[in-house]
Order: sequence, then C-alpha cells, then structure tokens
Amino acid sequence: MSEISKAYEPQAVEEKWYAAWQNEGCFTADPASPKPGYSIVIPPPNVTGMLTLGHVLNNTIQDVLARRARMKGFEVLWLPGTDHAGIATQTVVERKLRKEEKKTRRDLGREAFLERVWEWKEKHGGIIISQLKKLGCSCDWSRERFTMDEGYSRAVQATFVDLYGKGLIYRGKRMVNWCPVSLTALSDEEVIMKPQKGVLYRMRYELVERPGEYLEIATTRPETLMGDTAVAVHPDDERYKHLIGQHVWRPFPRLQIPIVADEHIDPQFGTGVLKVTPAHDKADFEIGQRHHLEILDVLNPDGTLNELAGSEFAGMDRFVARKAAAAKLAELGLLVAEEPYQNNVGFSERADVPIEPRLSLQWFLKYPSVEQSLEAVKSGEIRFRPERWVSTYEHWLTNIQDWCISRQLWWGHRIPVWYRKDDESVIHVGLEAPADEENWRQEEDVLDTWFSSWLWPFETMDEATRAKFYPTGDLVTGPDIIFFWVARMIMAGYEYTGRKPFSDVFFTGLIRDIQGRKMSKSLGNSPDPLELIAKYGADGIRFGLLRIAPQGQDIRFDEKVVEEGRNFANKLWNAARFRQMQGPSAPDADLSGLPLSIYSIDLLAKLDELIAKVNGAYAEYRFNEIAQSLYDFFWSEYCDWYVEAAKTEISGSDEAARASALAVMDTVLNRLLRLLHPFMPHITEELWETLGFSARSHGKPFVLYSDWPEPVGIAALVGEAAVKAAQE
RNA sequence: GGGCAGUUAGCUCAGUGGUAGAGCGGUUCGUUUACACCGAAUUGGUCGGGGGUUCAAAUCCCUCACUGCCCACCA
Repeated sequence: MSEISKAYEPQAVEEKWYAAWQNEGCFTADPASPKPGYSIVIPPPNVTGMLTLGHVLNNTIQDVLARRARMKGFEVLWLPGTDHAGIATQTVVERKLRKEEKKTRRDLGREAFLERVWEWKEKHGGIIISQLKKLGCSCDWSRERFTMDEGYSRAVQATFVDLYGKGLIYRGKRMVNWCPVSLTALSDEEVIMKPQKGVLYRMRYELVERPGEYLEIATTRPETLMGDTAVAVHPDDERYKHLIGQHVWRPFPRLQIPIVADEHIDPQFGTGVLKVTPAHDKADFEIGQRHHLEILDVLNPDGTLNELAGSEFAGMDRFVARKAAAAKLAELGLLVAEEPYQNNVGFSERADVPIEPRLSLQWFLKYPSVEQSLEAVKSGEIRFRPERWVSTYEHWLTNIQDWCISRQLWWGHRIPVWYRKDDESVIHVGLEAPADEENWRQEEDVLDTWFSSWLWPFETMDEATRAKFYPTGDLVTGPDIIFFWVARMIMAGYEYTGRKPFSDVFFTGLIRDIQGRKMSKSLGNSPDPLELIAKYGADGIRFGLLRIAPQGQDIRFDEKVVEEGRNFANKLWNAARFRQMQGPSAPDADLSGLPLSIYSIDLLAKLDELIAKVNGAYAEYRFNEIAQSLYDFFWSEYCDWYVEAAKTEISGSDEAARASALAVMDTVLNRLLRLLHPFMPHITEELWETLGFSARSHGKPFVLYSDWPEPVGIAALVGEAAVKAAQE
C-alpha cells in the first residue's frame, strides 16, 4: 500500500489508468462472449472536428452507460469512429491549398485533390479521437471506423444501387438549395432561416395594353427581375381582376410578360402583385409550372449574374446587382419607394451565406420504410427521452420532401452511376463500371454525407458482431440532428436489417455560455475542454458537467462546475487517505456480529437508499440526479457526519467499536467507488487499488471489472426497528 | 403563422399535491493530526402576473407576459 499524497493530482493518475485499461484490453468487445450484449455506436464526430463541451457531455454520458453496463455483467461494445464530413473537410483542404499553394481544387484535378484530402486526413484528421481518450472514453478502439473505409464505402454505394433498383432514387431537374460559395446543392435540412434586415422595393411595370398605366409590385430582390417571366395576382382580387390575361412591360431587358392569376398570391401583402421569377424562387417556380411560364436563369452558380441579365449586369455579384438594379429602376422612374424591411432568408449552414434557390439536375431519394419508422417511435418500440421529441420526429416524418442526395463535391462517396458517352440518356447503375468502360463516364457528384452516416449502426459491424450487438442499446445525441441522422438511421435500419437500429435515444441538451448564448468559434465563448481537463482532470469535468445536466434541458456552462467536480474528486481522495491512515482496509468487510453504532446503522441505511435511488435514476436517464445523490451522500452523510462522529471511536480504546467503524467505512467506500466509477473512472480506479479492494474484481484487478453494488441490506441485518431507531 | 421548452435565493439550477432546496456568492468564526480543492455557523425567495380546482398548489387546470429553440414558399 502506497502513501497517498495530500491533494489529488489527476493528470498522472488518469494517464496511467487509461493506458492500463487499454493494455489489458478492457474495452474490447467479444462477440463470442456468453454474457448478454450491450452496445452503443458513437455519433461519429467530423474527422476535422475538435473536442467541444458538447462532445464532452455527449460522450461522458455514453461512457457512463457503457461502464455501468460492464459492471452489470454485460459484454459491452462501444463502437467509435469518425465521419468524412464532405463539405467541412473539403473546405478545410481547399482553404489550405489556396493559402499555401494559391491553387484551387480544379487546378489539381479530381484525383490529385482527393489524394491531398486523404493525406490531410491521415496527418491532421481524427485529432478528436485522441481527445476522447483523454476524457476516459471506454470505446473499443480496435474497431474504429471511418465512413470512407473501403468496406463502408462499398456498402454506401450498394445502398444507392439498391434504392435505385427499388425505384426510390431518381434523377431530376428540380428547385434545390444552392450554396454559391461551396458550389453545391444542399438538402432542406442544411438550410438555416435567419431574419435579415433588408429593403422592400416598390416598383412599377407599365401595362402593355394600357400605355401610361402601371402595376405596382413589391419585391426584396430586384436583381432577379431580369428573370421575371410573369407577374401574378390573386384571381379574386377586385383591383386587378380585369387585368388578368393582359401584359406588362418588364423594364430590362425589355419584354412583354403576362399577368397571371394564382391562388398563392396574398392580396394583403405589399401591393398584392408578385413578380414571378421561376428560376430563382421555389414558389415562383411552382407558379411557373402551373402557368407554363418560361424559366429564365439569370444567375451563375457562384451567385453572379450572367449575360441573360443584360450586359451591364453580367458578372456582377447578386448583392451588388440588387443595388444596381434598384438604381436603374430609379433612373427609369420606375422605382416608387424603398422601405426598410425584415424577412427570413435561408442560409447555407456550412458557408453561412444566403442560399440561392436554383434549378438543377440532381439525384433524389424517396425515403424508405417511412411508415414503419414512424410507428416504431409512436409505439415506443424505440423510446425517445425526453419524450417530447417524439412529436418533433413525427411532424418531420409526416411532412418530408424527397431528399436531395447529390452534392457537387469531390470528397465523398461517388455516385455509382455511369452515362454512356455517345448517349447520355443511357445509364448504368451498379458498383462497377460497365465492361466497355471507355465508352462510359461516371457521375461526377458524390453523395450527401448523411447518406453514409444513416447506415452507421449496422455497417460498422461485421456479421458476428451484428449477431451479438445489433440492434444497439442506447443512442446518445443532440436533438439538433434528429432529422439529419436519427430519423434516417431508423429508416435505414428497418429497410436494411428489418429491425430497429437502437432501442433508446437519449437527447442531451445544448451547452450554452453563461449568458445563454450558443457556443461558437466566432464568439470565442467556447472553452477548450482539453485545457479544462489539464486544469481540473477528466473526472472533474465529467462529474461537474453531468451534475448540472438535467434531462435534455439546455445547460449554461460555467467553469465553476468543473471546479466543483475537481473539488469533489479531491474530497474523495482525502476520505480514502484518511481511511488508509487507520490501517489496512478489508475488501469484503463482514458486518454481522459487529457492534454497530446508531451512526453506522443510519449511514448504512442511507447507503441502501442511495443505491436504490441511483438505480431508479439510471432507469430514467436522470444523470444529474445520480451525480447529485452521490455527491450529497458522500460529502454530507459520509464525510461531514459519519466520519466526524466515528473519529471518537477510531481514536478510542474500545477495539471492537473501532473495528466496527472501520468495517463500516470499508463497506461504504467500496460501494461508493463502484457507484462513482462510471462518472469518475480514473480516480475510482486509483483508489480501488490503493485501498486494496481489487480482490472484489473479476478476472482483472480493476474496479471496471467489479460488480455493480447491491444494497448492504442493513434492515435485514439489524432489523427494521433498529434502523428506525437509528434514524430518529 | 404553427409547435415545444423555460420563468424558484444575488448567480447557475434541483424540486410535479402536504411545513421552500443545493452549489457558488455574501457575512462571521476556525492552523482540533483526511481535505483551505477544507470545516462550523449564518445571510438570503410573497416559487413570472392573474384566475381556478383542492382541506392543502412551486407542483394540477385556464389565461396573460417575457425569453429561447424548432418548423413554415408571404414576395
């Protein structure tokens, strides 16, 4: 038994035990184990990612679940990995290329560029994995997966081929969300609406059939008027009814365009007249379809105007053109007014610029197994916690549009489609190119990243692993990716395994700063978890965060909570140190036959209550309650009350009383260490060893391999009456 | 425009029918040999407003206000 230092210094201890666990293969899951299986798949962080507090919360919860399951006798698989994160990763590498070599990806060409991305990935990618290790995560690292591993990639493409075969995937020219910076289409989920301060321009178009008379129109986007192919009014609008079917002059390029009637127009808004630009607005596009209007695309992919907009606008950025168009209207005497106006504009989630609705040729998916996925969550076959997310899920799933799955990127899973060179309408869909490969051209586009992550729960496993560990148990993730990921995994699970991919989903809250703002890089309000770990220890940050993490409620983060976690670890350390000073402790103290003081009986009764309470809280995923209960019991009941009271007996001359007090301490401490282990794995492991409790472990001498504690059963030992008496 | 959360001590938050809680902060003590990353004591709230149900409401119901988030093709 070694001497314990006065203050707990987590760094060396944490490193030592993490290495020991890994060397002993403690995290390795054995599909052949006779024990029942329990599994979690990690929400794969972006390969470009750095550990955030959100990751800390999320992964600590997963680690708690995994470690407790191990102690409860399950064979545990916590499967880790990373996501290739198409746009994010490609952007990082492109930026580096531009900065260091002043080149674009097109300068390199597809193959050379992809080589660079792989190089980057090998060198800088996956930093987050080593950061998760610092946190103490008990993932089976021998099974680490990447969404672009060879086998995984093949599965992704095979899924495409399969869904195509089922008639669920089609290619079509549709209105999509286009990001003018990333130069790719995005799914609806990747667009974020933001209120923007802008201007509502009131302009007037002259009536063709009634020269000198004008129709007043309100718009926020005058730069698209060159693409107008109609104006629309409500069919019942008395003001304009007589004009339906007539024409107005689009001022530039000057053109006669019809006045059409459409139910979509709100007579109350603006002047009740809408300029219809079918190529640059989703609603306008639909109006265009209904009235067979011409689609006039006046924008380039990068958001500049093209020559169809007129030579004076060609090449001009859309926002510059907005002002220029307004100025030209004013010059022509057609601008009636400019009013400050606030409206919602869709932004690209990644590039943070307004997206452009754009008509383009893309691949779409009609979601599979929708009904079953809906039913599974409604019926509780898959349980959501907190339950309120069920309605969010339902609402989305009952209103989904087809998923635009193609991306105009290079980094990702290339769509397994070939077009015949002499006739592009002839296509081949399959994992391999046709035999006469030279006559075919493969689709340039790659698949949306989420088209690969929706297979994560089962494609990360081989046959034997799936037999043992699939469906997985708990999924721990943020509610922000309920549509992106959770819902799609459920659909893929049913479609491809015929089973649910997981039984329980626990949605964590979002971590905000002390002012309630979202953590973000630009605000600089996101503390670096690694610095916190260095300062307070991984156990400190784990315990501190979980203690204030209520069920799915957002969390305001203050470094104080981590400090408290550290203090708690220190207190634990010193309580063990105090016990050690009184002589060797017994791994399995026998309390029967010992003269138990009323303090002892009271404490043991409270310990039994604690264990019951903790088990109950686990059943409901109330992690903050578990942490708080352990904290209160240990600090108030054990340290402040029991140990102080027992000091009399410990230093007294009554040997039996002394032995009894120490035995009670051992009984409490070894259970407490086990109860705390999922939350604070390192320090409990260290103390388990120093106090000599390893005899209670199974196989390997770790607390990690000990049993989840059973109650002492104090009522049975001394009788209900004695317990009651002690507690009064 | 819909939907969902939240509003409890100076601060951050627990508490879902039965005499208001924790941590931090403040104040006052304490070098008693586990711990100052500590201990003892103490301060502090008409539980967002209004109405209702009940013997009893922070807790259930209604309503209002404010804040946040999600969904939504009003230009």
